[in-house]
Amino acid sequence: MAEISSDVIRGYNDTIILYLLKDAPSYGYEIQKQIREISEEKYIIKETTLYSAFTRLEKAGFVQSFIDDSSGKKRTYYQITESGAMHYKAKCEEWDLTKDVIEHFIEREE
Amino acid sequence: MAEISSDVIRGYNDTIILYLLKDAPSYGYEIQKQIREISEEKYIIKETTLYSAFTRLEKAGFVQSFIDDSSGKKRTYYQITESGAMHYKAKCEEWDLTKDVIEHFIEREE
DNA sequence: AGACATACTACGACAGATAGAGTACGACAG
DNA sequence: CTGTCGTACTCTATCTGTCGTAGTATGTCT
Repeated sequence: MAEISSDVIRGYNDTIILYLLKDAPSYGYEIQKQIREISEEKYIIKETTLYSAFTRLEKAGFVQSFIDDSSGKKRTYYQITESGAMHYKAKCEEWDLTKDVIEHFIEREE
Repeated sequence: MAEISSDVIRGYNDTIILYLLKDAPSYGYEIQKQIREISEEKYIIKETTLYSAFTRLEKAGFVQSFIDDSSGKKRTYYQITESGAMHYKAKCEEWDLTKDVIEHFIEREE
């Protein structure tokens, strides 16, 4: 990966979700809460964005879903796959590259 | 600006262009070259992306265009406006916020 | 019983990015 | 004086992630 495309800085929701599934399966509502908490309320992901990301990630084979209602509430859990984990790592490296590039064009107050 | 939307990490081409117009007017081909050089070949902006960005920026009042052919070649130059400069500053601040949020979800090898 | 939180789904629209093709002109080599 | 290369764009159509709006259904708490 020697260069980034302009579009790469768009799809980091997928990366965020994969990060949150890294250690254990989870589901929509929970993920949404975690994003809000971890970002200290700075980022609140829209429901539609989140669920459409799940669909995309599953189609791509990066997560697998299963239904569990042992908690009383019926939920669709998502579990990261091997290829999802690899994709996450690749996106992290891409992020570092992207960030470095953009930083060249950003100025800050002294 | 207390929180970012998911979409904010998408439109940084506009910011990059405004940065390059900050000190002097310039035109498409030149801007493209500068982006490639400054990013050390890591980012090569597509022509269509660039020119559609110019259109958008002009519509928004962030740049003004004028034609100059005193060099022999006819070129459309773009000049940043006051409001363009303000927009650039705002995007820089937004970037810092966005970057900080995303960094929470990125892991690196030790 | 009603309000509120949880846990989604469906549909349509938007905007930035991109592919692909085409136009036009100047410079320069053979 | 001809063809190629670099410069400097324009036009059109398509893709994709995000987002607005709405609706459904169940569990919990008062």
